[in-house]
Parts: sequence; C-alpha cells; structure tokens
Amino acid sequence: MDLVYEALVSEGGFVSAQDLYRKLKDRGENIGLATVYRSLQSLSESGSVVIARGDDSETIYSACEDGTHHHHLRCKRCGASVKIDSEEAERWTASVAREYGYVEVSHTFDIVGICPKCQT
Amino acid sequence: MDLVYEALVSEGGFVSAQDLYRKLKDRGENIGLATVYRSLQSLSESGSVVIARGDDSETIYSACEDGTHHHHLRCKRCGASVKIDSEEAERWTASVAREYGYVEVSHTFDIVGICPKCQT
DNA sequence: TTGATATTGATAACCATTATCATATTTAAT
DNA sequence: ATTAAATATGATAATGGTTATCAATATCAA
Repeated sequence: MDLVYEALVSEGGFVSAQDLYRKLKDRGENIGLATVYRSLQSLSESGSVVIARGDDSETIYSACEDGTHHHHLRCKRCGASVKIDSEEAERWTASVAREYGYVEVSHTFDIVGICPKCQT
Repeated sequence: MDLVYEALVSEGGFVSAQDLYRKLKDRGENIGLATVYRSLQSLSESGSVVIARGDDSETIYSACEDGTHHHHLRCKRCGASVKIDSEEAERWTASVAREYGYVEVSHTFDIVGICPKCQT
C-alpha cells in the first residue's frame, strides 16, 4: 500500500491502475495487480487518493491529500492535474438542485484539456 | 435503430443499454444486444442521444433532441432527468482553463440526486 | 431478377475490475 | 523468542459490460 501510494505520488497526476502496475513491475517491484487495485481502493476510501473516470473505460487515480471538496483540471495527454476551487460551481449546483426539488444531490466534474507543457 | 430510439424516448430518462435490451425483449421484440449498442452509439454520434456514466460501471443513455451544450440533473433512483442551463458553469470552466493555460478544454458534469417523485 | 451493399442477431472475444485461495507476513499473547 | 491467530499478498480464475466477428437476412440499384 505504501509502495502504491509512493508510486502514485511520484507520478504527479492521474494514472490508471493498469499503468501504475506496469510501471511498478518495470521498476522491478514484486507486486500483484490485485494489490494495486486494493491499495488504490483503500487509499481512496481514506481520502488520500481521488478517483476520476475519463472518456475511455479506465478508472484513473491521483494522489491528493486535500480532504476538502474540490475539483481537478486534468491534461488529457499526460494526466497532469491542477486543483481548482469550485465555489461558484458548488453554488450553481446547489441552486439548480433546489430549483427542481432534488435532494441528496452530489456531483462529479470531469474537466479535461491540454496543459501548457503538452502544447507543442 | 428507430426501434431503439423509440424505446429510449418512451423511457423518459437515463437507462443502460442492457436494461433497454431487456425491456425490448420483454416486450416481445426480436432484437439483438449488439443492435442496441450499435443504435445507441449511432444516435449519440448524430446528437439525438446523450451519454452519461454513473457511479457503477454501466454507461447510461437518454434521448435528447437538444443539440446545444447543456447538462442534466439526474435522479439516481429512477433515471429521470431535467435539462439544466449551465451558463454560469460554462463561464467558470472557461475562466479556470484560461487561468491555468489549458487549451481544448471540455467538461462533463455528472449531477445526481433524488427527484421529487422518488422522495418517499 | 439479380447481384452488391448494408443491417441484423447470435455469440465469441476483449478487457478492466473483482473474487478466490493458498502462501507469506505481521501481530499479539504467552 | 515462540507460536498461534489474523491479516496482507500475488497469482489467477471469474465477472460483466462492451465490442468484434460472421453468417444470415434485408435493402437497394440496375
């Protein structure tokens, strides 16, 4: 679990479990794919890893110590992400929910683009 | 394809391909699962069906003729959804993208709650 | 009609994720 | 330190949604 977390931290952005597993194996670590999945799930439950789901069918993970609610702007090329404040958007969703009488409203934002480094 | 579209329209909200297939079969239609997937994909490409991805691993679809960019507030119980205007949120994402120098930024919002009808 | 093209349904293949299980490792109590 | 119980690990099988394959059928043009 520590191994997985460190690898994810050194990754610096979003990465899939499969990719993380491959990189750990390439580095010579003796680790199983199941352990990578288990660790990522535990870490996300404990709040030190955030989960996102891109357009493809893979779930992607990123180390993030910030337990407060926020969102990420993610690079579709390299997976790098910046934490973004979303007060405005929070207020917007709350008012929309109220307007239509929906309760227990939660939201997930997937905001992707190309980061400055990945722009040729 | 027409059959799938009509079934999706009569559904009135978000539903998975598997569920739609089951309902069509239960109704006595002679249709294959592959055709349901193919039709939904074509329809989403032509812009008459929108795609969302819930918490679970299923992709869900909803008929939506509106080609303009907007979002949906969806009920996690019954799949019903209301179209919501998102001007505010659009401006917010655009300004965030500019702030961090990201280009070609797109976003997907998944906003779910419990609709008035499903509140006991 | 007839031949070419496209669509369909059944089913196999795919692939990310999860469950299983025997082994190894850690922990706790004596 | 020893040992027994509890837990974590790695390998691999199983799961399930989605896609690819392919023969059969339907559509269309000449």
